[in-house]
Amino acid sequence: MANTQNRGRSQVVYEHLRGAIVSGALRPNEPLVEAEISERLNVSRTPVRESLQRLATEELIVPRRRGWAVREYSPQDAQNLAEIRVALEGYAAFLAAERAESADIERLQTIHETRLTLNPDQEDERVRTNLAFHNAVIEAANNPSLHGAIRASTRFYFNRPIAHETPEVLMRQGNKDHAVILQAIRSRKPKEAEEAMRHHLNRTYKMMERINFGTP
Amino acid sequence: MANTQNRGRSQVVYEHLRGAIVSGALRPNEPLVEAEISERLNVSRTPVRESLQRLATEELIVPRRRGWAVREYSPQDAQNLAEIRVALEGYAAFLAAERAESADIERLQTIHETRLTLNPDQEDERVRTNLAFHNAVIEAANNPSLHGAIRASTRFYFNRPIAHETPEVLMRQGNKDHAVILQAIRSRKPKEAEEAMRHHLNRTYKMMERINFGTP
DNA sequence: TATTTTTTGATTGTATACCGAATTGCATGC
DNA sequence: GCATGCAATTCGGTATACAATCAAAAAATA
Repeated sequence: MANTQNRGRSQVVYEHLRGAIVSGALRPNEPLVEAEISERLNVSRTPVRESLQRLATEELIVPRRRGWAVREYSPQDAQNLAEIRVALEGYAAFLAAERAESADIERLQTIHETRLTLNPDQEDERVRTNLAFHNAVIEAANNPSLHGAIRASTRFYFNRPIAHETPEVLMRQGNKDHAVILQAIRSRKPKEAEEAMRHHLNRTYKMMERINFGTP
Repeated sequence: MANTQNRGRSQVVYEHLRGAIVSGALRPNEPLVEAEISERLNVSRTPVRESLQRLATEELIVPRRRGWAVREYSPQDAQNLAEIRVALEGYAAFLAAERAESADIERLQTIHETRLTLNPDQEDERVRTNLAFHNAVIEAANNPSLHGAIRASTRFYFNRPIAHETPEVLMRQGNKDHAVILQAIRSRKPKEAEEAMRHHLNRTYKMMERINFGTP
């Protein structure tokens, strides 16, 4: 993780707040009052302010006339961030096809095969292995900064699939996409790998609802 | 700009330090001592610490056993960041070809034509209009988050061209590249625009030295 | 003289005090 | 009943004070 390089209470406060925001526990536009937070977490205002600076740099919170508030993501904002992710993770697939070592490809293969054995109702496992597949692609690109950049564009977690798509459809489509990506990486075709990853992300994006939205 | 959302002295200190680091005035591995900075800039340690938090979030400084130091970029780091920029700015060109409004295209045209009239020895003007062209492409992509993401991947300024490339060569090549990009955007060919931008950035990257390097 | 221990100074991390700006509530007048 | 102005209060920005920690110098011992 990129931002685990702080010390002391400042770090604890930062992680607490980030988790609360990204998970949606702190609702958008919720004002963040320093005194409240410091009292609730039993620290002084100093480490609270320091973590607010970090969150502001990540644009998870925005300045108000007075103090800070949890940033509200409009559907437009969400799409903008999704486009960044398409750009970065697509290029990761490109690079992976150029550079992946055999160990990387084996790992991708293993993860992919594991996914093929899952039942559609094993929700958690599906999410976990999906994340694992995407991370493995990024790893194979062998560019640590990409990790950080992609993480920075992750400002809320995607949630349940939109109701009218069944888990079966989602799973089948996802596995198909992954297979194409993996095959392109294995056969060293960067442009194809990138194209496949972009299609996959765009499709997934359209099928998901997300949390941490403000007033719709 | 993404990080202009702070107030007071904290903001001044942040901008001062960021400029010093990115321009190379503060050398890599230079330790940042809070008391020194606060004295030099005539503020207390509080705003200094807050800006250090921001810089740490941007990974411009890294934690030491005690305090912070300016991050040193290995040639590998530099390449990693350059790849991120290729991914993001390439995709910006892609989106620009899809979405640019006529005003955007006119602006690009104007900037481009201005560049064509420059002499090779008008160094400053060339840098300025080059930046303007790239920014105009990003603007035309109409995705404000892209701006921030690209800025975040800018951790040092590129410097003089490598000695054996003459300004004439640089300028001619650059203008050629820009022309291709502009043409692709104008004729609504996203893939071509992206491809052209990638080529341009990769070529430029190879021809430049950069500052803010540590021990070579 | 080399190596370990002690001490001292420097520097960070945290808490608190203070000030000023902004907001809110209330009172007054129309 | 509504608007306006003033007072009180809340809150953020900054400075400072204090405690904890680390590093380097000095001293002590083998």
